[in-house]
Amino acid sequence: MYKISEFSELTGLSKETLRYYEQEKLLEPPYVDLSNHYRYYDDGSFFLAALLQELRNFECTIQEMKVVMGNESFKDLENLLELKKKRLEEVVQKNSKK
Amino acid sequence: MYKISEFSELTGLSKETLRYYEQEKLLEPPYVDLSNHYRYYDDGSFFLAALLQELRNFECTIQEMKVVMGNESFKDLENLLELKKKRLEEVVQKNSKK
DNA sequence: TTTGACTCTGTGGTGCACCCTACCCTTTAA
DNA sequence: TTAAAGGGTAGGGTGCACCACAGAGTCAAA
Repeated sequence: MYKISEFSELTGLSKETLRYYEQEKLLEPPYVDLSNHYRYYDDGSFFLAALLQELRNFECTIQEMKVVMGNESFKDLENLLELKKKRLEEVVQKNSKK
Repeated sequence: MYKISEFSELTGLSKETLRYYEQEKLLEPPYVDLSNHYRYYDDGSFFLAALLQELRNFECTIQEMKVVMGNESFKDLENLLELKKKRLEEVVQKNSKK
């Protein structure tokens, strides 16, 4: 289990971003100490954080990512990526013609 | 010469956006009536507006576009587009590998 | 036990690229 | 001539994706 600072360094996401993602229910720490409210992240969180960063690189919005994170099986993940990819390729294509 | 509303319909850029672009010195109306401050656009403006929309589609920022619009010869245009294209292609590539 | 590093929760601020509103003046068609 | 439509400015608001800071509590090593 990692405390927020360690997890922040591990993932490259700032502490503020991590708290923001929790608030947005995008990435919730699997354990929160009830006495002091400290957030604790684990390796599963790390996997999810990496995925989120991928998606952000892919110009996905928080809302879109929420959909993906919302279902355990990541059913929507492939769809979303496919969609984004097409959208980007369109833009590239469109410019290549000139 | 087109007044702002007509030019807005012509280009698809809202009046607010047109005023904003003027303020940002991105797209300045070639003629402004000094008595009433009405903005007047012409066909040259239309060409520039179309270019700006292309660039926006290409995820260019206002700042980047200002550089392009800043030099008459559009020397930087090709560079910028090339850069943006590469950037987008990278993203597409990166995802295709998965 | 102390001290310094860390955490928490508000709350407010930032930058981008606009949009909206109020209020006033000007143009234009009837 | 008059009334609607359309122009102007100034200033505030929006949504996104964070960042920063204050003030208070907590942890951990010496």
